[in-house]
Amino acid sequence: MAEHVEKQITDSEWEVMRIVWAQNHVTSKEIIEVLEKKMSWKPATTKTFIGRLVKKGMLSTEAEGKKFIYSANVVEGDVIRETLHDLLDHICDRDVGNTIGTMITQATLSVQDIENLKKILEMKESEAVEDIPCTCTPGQCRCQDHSCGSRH
Amino acid sequence: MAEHVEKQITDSEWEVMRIVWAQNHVTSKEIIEVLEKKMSWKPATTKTFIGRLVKKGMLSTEAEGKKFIYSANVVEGDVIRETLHDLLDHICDRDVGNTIGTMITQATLSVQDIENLKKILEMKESEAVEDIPCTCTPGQCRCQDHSCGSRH
DNA sequence: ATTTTAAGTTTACAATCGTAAACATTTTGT
DNA sequence: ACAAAATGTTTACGATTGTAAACTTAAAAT
Repeated sequence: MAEHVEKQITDSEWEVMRIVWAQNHVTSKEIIEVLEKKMSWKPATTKTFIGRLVKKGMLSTEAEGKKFIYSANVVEGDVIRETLHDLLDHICDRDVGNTIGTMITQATLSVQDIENLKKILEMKESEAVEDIPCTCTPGQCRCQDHSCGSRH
Repeated sequence: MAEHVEKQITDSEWEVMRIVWAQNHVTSKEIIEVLEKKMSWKPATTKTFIGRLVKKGMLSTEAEGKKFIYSANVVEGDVIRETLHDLLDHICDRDVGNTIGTMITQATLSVQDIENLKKILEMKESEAVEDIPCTCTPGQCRCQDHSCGSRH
């Protein structure tokens, strides 16, 4: 579980994957229909993306009966995790907390969500560090030069 | 503040921007040096990215004295927000909470961070919804078909 | 003043991406 | 059995990205 997803997927490919993730087993027909409506893509365009995803190994095809059926080789959560990881690669470790804060501020959350997140934070408390070391390359972060404390 | 950043930046461009953000006023020389070390980029490569960023309007140049000095036209936070927004565009509104949970779980957080986040969550409580509506395009999310409750 | 050197601009080129038509092969309707 | 429709594969083409050399000025060193 939580396999490492090597391949990135593009925005357009993500549109296709969402359909496969939502349905588990889909025909190209279904994919084409949804995206024709949502994205105004010509059937040919969607076919291209499906083909590329198969080539990338993100989708498998099986000739179930006579038609081709597509299913996902990666789970949505892994792609999301990978994408988040890529973003965090671009910011200082010390700023991750703030970034999560931004995210929470902007999100619409349910009472349940908030409760869950609080619980997760509480669990996090046990492994909380006093001071997160900045591992940025010198020159790419202002943590290094002058003492910036934990305040950027 | 918090202007809308139209232009996306690529991974490589981000490397350049980090340096400008960290320093505010930099010469190409400094940028080139940092990235030669970190990315093993030839000076020419870095020059290309600087040029593209100027063209995109992300960097401004001013001939301070005699040399060119680069400074950023966008703040880091806006680019981060925009990137996060793009990611959230790809997932169901009802899953945002879970995604934030994933992020918290994987992050290294300081005691301070956790305290801050808790505070933000508390503030969020006032505007917390009982049930977040799924606004996904039909076929791209499993919320629609069968009643999935809030559990995906 | 003349040669180096540094800095910015142009050009290059393969890979990927968005967008789609054309083609080939099945499958299905009549 | 044959025409029509659907489905998958090839080809196309401009834009963006990663990577970098070449060229052109301007500045610095001798």
